[in-house]
Amino acid sequence: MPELPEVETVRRGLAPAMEGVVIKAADIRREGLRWPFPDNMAARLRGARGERLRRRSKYILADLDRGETLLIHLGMSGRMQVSGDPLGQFHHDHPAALKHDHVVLDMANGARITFNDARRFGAMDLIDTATLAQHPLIAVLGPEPLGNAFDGTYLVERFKGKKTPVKSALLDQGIVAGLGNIYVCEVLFRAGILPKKHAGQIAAPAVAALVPIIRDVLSEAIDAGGSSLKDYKQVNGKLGYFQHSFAVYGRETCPCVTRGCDGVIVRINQSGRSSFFCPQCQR
DNA sequence: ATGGGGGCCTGCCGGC
DNA sequence: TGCCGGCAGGCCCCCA
Repeated sequence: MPELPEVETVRRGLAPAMEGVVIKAADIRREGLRWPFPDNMAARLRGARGERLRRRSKYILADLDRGETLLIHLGMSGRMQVSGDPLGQFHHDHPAALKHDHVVLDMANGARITFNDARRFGAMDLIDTATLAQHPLIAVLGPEPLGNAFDGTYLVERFKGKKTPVKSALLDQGIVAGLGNIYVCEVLFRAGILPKKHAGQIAAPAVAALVPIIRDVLSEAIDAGGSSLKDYKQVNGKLGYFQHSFAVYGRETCPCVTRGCDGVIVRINQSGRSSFFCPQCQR
């Protein structure tokens, strides 16, 4: 579910509740999610102060002052909510606990941070901050799509000779980190490339042209607070609204938005995921 | 080697 | 109204 723009929106919303704030109490309500939680997670969080809140790909990384980093992944249905009164000036009841509230952090500034995840594909872990880059989950990641290391030369090199469909190549977190099903569909529409086209068959200039398109789509989605379909909300409960800007995702049978195009959006299945595209605009 | 499919979970929606 | 199949934004693992 949450792709880079959603995770970045959550990170931004979470920052005021965590950065420079001590975790007063951690309530861990189950053994784990996708993987078991680390040993003594509640005790290792209690009393720690949040420092910088970072994002790498779809991971939120909360550096703590004890040399550990809290890693958070939202999986498909994970949601972070911030409630309570961060200034501590008023009495402010927290909303009732919901089904699937798995981890609750009570912060010294009165904020309560709740991790809710119906499908439990999400994850939380505590990792040594100094060796974070070598952690197996992080070490395999390709460059950040909004960072300087991601450029046309790099992508052309990575696509060279690849027989895999461009859809799968862009979903490969080792090539570029943070894209998911929605944004790959939108990117390929803007690029005019069919999702089934082999990555290595695309001419170099067209591959290089994917870079600014990827940046634009992700930046626009971040500006819109992400895309809300079912589960995803911002930490304040508000919906993102980039879903109103989708050209193809979820728009099967709808007319193509391109001026003068009489195409209709179709859906196909590619290795278990839906791909949406306009057969007229995308070649 | 890589790509495709299954599995992990729960919830929701549409069709019968 | 109720049950059942299909589908969902991610990612790991196994098999060909």
